[in-house]
Amino acid sequence: MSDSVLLDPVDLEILRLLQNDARTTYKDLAAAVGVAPSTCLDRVGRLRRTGVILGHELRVDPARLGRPLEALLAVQVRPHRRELIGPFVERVRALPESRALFHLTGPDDYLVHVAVASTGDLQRLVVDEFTSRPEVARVETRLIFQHWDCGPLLPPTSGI
Amino acid sequence: MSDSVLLDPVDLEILRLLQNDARTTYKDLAAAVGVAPSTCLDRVGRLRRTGVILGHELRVDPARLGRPLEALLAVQVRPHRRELIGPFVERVRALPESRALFHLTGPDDYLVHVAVASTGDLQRLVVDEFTSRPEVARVETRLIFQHWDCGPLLPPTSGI
DNA sequence: CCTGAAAATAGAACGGT
DNA sequence: ACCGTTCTATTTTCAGG
Repeated sequence: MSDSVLLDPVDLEILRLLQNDARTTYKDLAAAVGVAPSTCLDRVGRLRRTGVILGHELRVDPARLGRPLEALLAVQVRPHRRELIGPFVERVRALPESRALFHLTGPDDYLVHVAVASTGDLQRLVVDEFTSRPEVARVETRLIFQHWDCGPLLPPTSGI
Repeated sequence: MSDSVLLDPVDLEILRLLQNDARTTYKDLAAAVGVAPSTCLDRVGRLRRTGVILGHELRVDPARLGRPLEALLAVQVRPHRRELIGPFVERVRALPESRALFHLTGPDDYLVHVAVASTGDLQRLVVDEFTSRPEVARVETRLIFQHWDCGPLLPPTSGI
């Protein structure tokens, strides 16, 4: 179900270009890759159908939206049973401050990436939405000085 | 320079819709928001120029690309001086396994989000690219069971 | 901010290798 | 099975008001 998909060099180059700018037109893709635009359409369609491409996302600047402070919250939930963590995950995902949520191995069960307006808002968020909840055993707050996206993600063997 | 931008309800609704699906057409946006398509074009153009919209990103499935295992590496760098961490950041960003990189407060200086083919690859990555480096004092590896994106990011006061 | 026209593109159908 | 050509509906984009 989640098997790896076989990709030829044309697919890889298309994926590389689209990860740099997801709005690249099929015409431009075709010119860069060296095939016909309709072939690019077919290729991208297949990458979508096989689940390699999941969708198109808008990147926004949290600071320009009035959320200049970002943090990672390391959360330990108490009994860590399925009937408790399901609602916990959905509640955290629904918070307007949440950007991403990870379920991890290690001493901290969850890591929550949040964007807030100020340290006061961060304190309110941590206290009201996390530490005051019965299923939350511990929260550790780490401010984000800076974060970077990395280059396009490609198959492991493509660089050989 | 990174000041918050004033946004009216039309801007907010456009941002909300585009964060749900960045490929929504101006025509569909216009119908949903209640203005003309050309007005949507103007609005999105302004959101781009003012830096609220940073770009369009392609979401890919690392597992389908042959990288079914993801992890977060908590890295402590030794002297933490500017002439050491600059090259460190650029080297980590250039790794084909890297997805994102955070510079944090707290005991761990950096958090690296990576996607690899197997536990063997993860071990090779941690040993060869991190622990064997002179500037890296300590690496803690946490596997990612699951991760979620959260809802659209909007200004803090829009919900009042 | 809208109307309306022009240009570019997405997407489908078809045919060739 | 894959690729290219062609064609059309849709969308983007740019006037002008």
